[in-house]
Amino acid sequence: MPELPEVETVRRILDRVLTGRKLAEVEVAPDEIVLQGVPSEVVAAHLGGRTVTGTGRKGKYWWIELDEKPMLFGHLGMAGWVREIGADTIRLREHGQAPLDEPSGRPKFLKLRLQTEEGREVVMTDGRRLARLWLGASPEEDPRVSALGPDSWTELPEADDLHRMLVKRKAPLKAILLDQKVFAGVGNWIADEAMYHARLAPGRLGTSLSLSEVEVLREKLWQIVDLAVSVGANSEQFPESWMFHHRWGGGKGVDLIEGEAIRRDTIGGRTTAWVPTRQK
DNA sequence: CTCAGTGTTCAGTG
DNA sequence: TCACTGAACACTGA
Repeated sequence: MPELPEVETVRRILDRVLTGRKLAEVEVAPDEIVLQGVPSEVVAAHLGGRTVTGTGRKGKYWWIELDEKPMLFGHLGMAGWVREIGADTIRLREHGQAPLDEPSGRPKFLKLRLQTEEGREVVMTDGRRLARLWLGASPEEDPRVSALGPDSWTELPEADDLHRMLVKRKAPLKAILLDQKVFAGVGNWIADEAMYHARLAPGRLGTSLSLSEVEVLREKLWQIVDLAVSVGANSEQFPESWMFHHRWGGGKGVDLIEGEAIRRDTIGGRTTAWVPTRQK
């Protein structure tokens, strides 16, 4: 699920539970794909007993700083998630009940489990193995994080700078919005949402965009991300007017938004939901 | 059984 | 070298 708002929500969970705390118990799944060949024991041994000194995020990447280098970096891929296992969950588990996905009460697809001295616990899961976990020195020195463009929530460039960047690109707007070197953190649904509210067709080439169009796009994009962050990426609280609620359609003739037909095309290699009568 | 999927990377092309 | 496209990755769930 993770795009920028979901990853920011994850970072806040990690920060709330872990920052200032010592990691008393650490479990790292022996998943050579998620860990990119690094032995899980190596990661677990480094994390165990460390104190978390802070958390960070850029685009869809997050990290946990420790009292001793290196720090832990993560990316949730398409299906990864992080959540706190609350005291209620632990109590249920102790009583032999299963509050989580599996009969054992243990989360399915668990990749990482961190428990503080106080007994608070967070888990990361990923059923598709497109998530990544790795140790690195710092965001600045990390090749993946340092390759990102400005974060689309905290560092979104001013409209004139953005316009200068976009008009150099001959690709469809959809593809540019998904380019993490330009809009770090934007993913498939946010890109479509922003274009829908900015009334721009996803196939518009970057070279064709006027300054005023970019101003509107920038404003809509930021508002969408900011609201999604503020509701904790809880999609049930996204406004009714958002494409989000319609983009995957009911399949039962429900592919209308405010009376207009939603079209689905593959643009920039991804399924793109848009409304030709409203987006030009 | 087939196919799409809220992401990234890499090979191939122009 | 740059910009861009499409497939691969690995697996679930509809």
